[in-house]
Amino acid sequence: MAKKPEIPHVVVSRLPIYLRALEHARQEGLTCISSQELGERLSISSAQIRKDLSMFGEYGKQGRGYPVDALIHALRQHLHVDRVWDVVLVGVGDLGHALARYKGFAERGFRIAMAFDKDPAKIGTTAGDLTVEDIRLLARRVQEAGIKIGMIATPAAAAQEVANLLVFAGVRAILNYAPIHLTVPNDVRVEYLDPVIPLQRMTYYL
Amino acid sequence: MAKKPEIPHVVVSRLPIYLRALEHARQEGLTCISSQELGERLSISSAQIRKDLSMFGEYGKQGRGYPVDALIHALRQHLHVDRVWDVVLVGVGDLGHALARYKGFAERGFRIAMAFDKDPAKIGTTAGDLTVEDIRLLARRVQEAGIKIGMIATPAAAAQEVANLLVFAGVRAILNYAPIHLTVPNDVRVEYLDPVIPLQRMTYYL
DNA sequence: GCCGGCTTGTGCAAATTTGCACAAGGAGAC
DNA sequence: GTCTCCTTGTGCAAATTTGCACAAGCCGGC
Ligand SMILES: NC(=O)c1ccc[n+]([C@@H]2O[C@H](COP(=O)([O-])OP(=O)(O)OC[C@H]3O[C@@H](n4cnc5c(N)ncnc54)[C@H](O)[C@@H]3O)[C@@H](O)[C@H]2O)c1
Ligand SMILES: NC(=O)c1ccc[n+]([C@@H]2O[C@H](COP(=O)([O-])OP(=O)(O)OC[C@H]3O[C@@H](n4cnc5c(N)ncnc54)[C@H](O)[C@@H]3O)[C@@H](O)[C@H]2O)c1
Repeated sequence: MAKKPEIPHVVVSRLPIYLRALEHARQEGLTCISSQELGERLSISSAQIRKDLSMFGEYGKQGRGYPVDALIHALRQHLHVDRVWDVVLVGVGDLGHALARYKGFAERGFRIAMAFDKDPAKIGTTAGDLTVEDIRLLARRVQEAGIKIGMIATPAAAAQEVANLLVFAGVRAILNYAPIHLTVPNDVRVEYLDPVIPLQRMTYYL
Repeated sequence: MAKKPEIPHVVVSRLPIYLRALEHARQEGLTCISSQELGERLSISSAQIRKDLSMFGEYGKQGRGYPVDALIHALRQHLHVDRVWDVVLVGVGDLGHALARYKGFAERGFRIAMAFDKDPAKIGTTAGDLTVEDIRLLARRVQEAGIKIGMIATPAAAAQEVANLLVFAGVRAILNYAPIHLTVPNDVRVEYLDPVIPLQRMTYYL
């Protein structure tokens, strides 16, 4: 039931990275991988990986390592990506277009099911294999479809308003590309993808 | 001289977020802001903010808070974004195009100065106000221009190869959009922007 | 069947990170 | 000038996170 107290968020935040690396390893034909091998590929200590994985069960075989297929399957289950999540995209400008056409979501558990924009010139046009819809229809459409995940690719000035709308429509997780912090209820999660933030983190060391 | 031992990376990693929030506050006309006010805007404790900022000097005025302009200026200096950094973009597909046209870099210290691709059909075309160049010219051009920051927007299969090339050309910081971990020398920094990672972090809680 | 070589899972200690709580001090009212 | 209000900067304690080191155990070889 209560998951957060059991598994610290730092651990959860590393799981998708393990999963991605394991899927690469599988593509290379590996059937079994040790925590050391995985650690070297990810620049993470092997102890860290073992401890993280052990919080979910004992998947490893002593002497061999972790069976790749089984571990991928288990991680997908724990991350709840052993299914496909519908996602609603808001803002179909340059970035929104690229996202709508991006093939990388489908393989990894996500499908952009709807796209909305405010601009009448955009509404009705196509992006990827979607037709851009009027933002005013968002609440009803998202509610009816039961969509729980939203992606914001509007200008920063509109992002909070869009976030409010998404929350109202029942969205519980938001991926925000706009360079602004969002204020949302406690039971809604937000992740940020402003490319300038990591750039500035790196220039500190240059 | 030695900065890493002095300022922990967790602290550095929050500075760009403070900076972004302060710039928003300035746009709203604020000239002074308390750690509490800033903390509420960012969902960070005020003590955290005070402690972080105090590592760089005493910018606050007791009873008032922090002068917005001066703090912005100071943070920019510490992050080394009190200047404009040239960036090299590799891979001008859907995402690369959006990045090349993105106006949000210039205001915050970055300028995409060159763009390269491998595809002959792309070379010579324009993206934003850049002309796409042949990847084979990258090493020389980047070296001559002294560019230290690279952005990778190629498919994952090409990313490591591109990273090697960038490092060879003198790049010391890489922003990687491809969904794959890169192996680079110790003195080169990499940050990752795979949108599926934060999505999977959120579905854990859904 | 037994041995040697690896690798897991984990108790414990070290290191890092966060948060509390308060003395010190600036600003404005009067 | 003095009093009150508010906020900073920080010592210290709590909580979290990482890493070490090793007993336990699986596997393949002989
Ligand atoms: N372009 C990039 O490469 C890039 C990279 C990182 C982050 N971003 C951020 O992503 C966001 C979008 O960037 P972009 O370059 O695509 O901008 P854009 O101007 O090309 O597109 C923004 C879109 O949002 C729509 N929009 C505006 N207000 C809206 C509202 N209230 N409801 C619904 N739709 C609305 C606009 O009609 C437009 O189609 C910005 O916040 C930007 O800072 C962009
Ligand atoms: N499109 C998106 O919204 C999006 C979002 C997040 C991440 N990504 C990631 O960003 C990367 C690019 O995505 P995209 O949708 O733009 O793909 P794309 O296929 O449209 O573009 C990739 C570009 O890279 C070029 N390229 C290939 N190999 C190269 C090499 N060795 N050197 C130089 N250029 C090379 C190709 O010619 C092409 O122009 C992918 O790794 C993708 O997973 C894309």
